[in-house]
Amino acid sequence: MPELPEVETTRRGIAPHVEGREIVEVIVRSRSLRVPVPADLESALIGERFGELTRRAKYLLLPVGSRSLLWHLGMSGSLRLAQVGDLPRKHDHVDVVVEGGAILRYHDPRRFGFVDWLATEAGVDPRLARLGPEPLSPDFDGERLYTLSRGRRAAIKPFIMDNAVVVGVGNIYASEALFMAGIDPRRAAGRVSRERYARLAEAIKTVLAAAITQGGTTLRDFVSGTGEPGYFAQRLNVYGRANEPCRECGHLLRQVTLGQRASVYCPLCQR
DNA sequence: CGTAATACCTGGAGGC
DNA sequence: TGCCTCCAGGTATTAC
Repeated sequence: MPELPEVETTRRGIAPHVEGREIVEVIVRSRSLRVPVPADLESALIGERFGELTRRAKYLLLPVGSRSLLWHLGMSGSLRLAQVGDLPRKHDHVDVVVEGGAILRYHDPRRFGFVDWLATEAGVDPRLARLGPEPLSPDFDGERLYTLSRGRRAAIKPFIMDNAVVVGVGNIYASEALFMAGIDPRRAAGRVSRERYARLAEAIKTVLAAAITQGGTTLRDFVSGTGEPGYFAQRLNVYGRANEPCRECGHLLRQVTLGQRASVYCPLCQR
C-alpha cells in the first residue's frame, strides 16, 4: 500500500490529532507483526505524550517521552484515526488511545509492517543507518544517480528503488518517474547518461511531490490518517496500465518483470 | 561489493 | 459455491 507519498499523507493526517496528547490506553490484539510488538509497549506508552511526528524514508517516527516509536506500514498497513467506541475490524492489530478520545489504529492484513522502539543506544538505528537521501531534499540529484550507477549492470528501475541510492521510491513511482523521464526501465543503470539522470531525478521529485499533493495513490484501500482516499491514481500513466494505450503516443504499454516486480512502460516513449 | 532469489503473510481476482 | 493459482504498494536475508 504505502510508498513515500502515502506515508507522508498519513503523517500529516494523524499528526494534529496526536501531537502533544497524553496516551491513556494501548491495546495490542496481535503481537506477531514482522517485528514482534515490544513486550513493554503498553506499559511504556501510558502516561507519556506524543512529540512531533516525523518521517524518514517510509518510516514514521513518533517521539514518546525519552524514546521514539519507529512505525513502518509494510505492504498493506495503514495508520488511521478512530474514536473511542469505533469497533475494531479484522487485522486492526494495535490501538493507541489518547486523551480526548482519539485512537491511533494500526490495520495491516499482511503483517509486513511493524511498530518498534527506535534504537537509542550505540548510535543510530540500523534500520535507518544505511538509507540514502530523501528524494525531495537537495541532497538528492541527478549527479548522485550518475555517480552511484557507474559500472552497474542491473536495470535502472531496481536501481532507483534501492534504499541506499535514494529512499521512498517504490514500484508505483519508480514506474511513473521513468515514464516521465523517457527512460526504458530495463536499461542498465550504468548505461544512462548524466543528462538523462538529471532529468530522472527531477521526474522523481515532480512525481512524488504531485502524489503528496493529491493525498497519495489509492489502488484498493489506501486511506489517509483521516480516512480520505488518495487521488493520484487518476494521474498514473503506466503503473497498472499494461496493454492499455500510452497517453502520449497511443502505443500499447508493455509489462515486464524486473527485480521480481511488475514494470509497465511504453516501448516508444521510453528508450 | 553487486546482483538475484527467497521469505515473510493475507486476501482479492480470475480460471475451472 | 469451492478450490486452485497468481498477484499485490516493502524490506531483510541469503547465496552466489
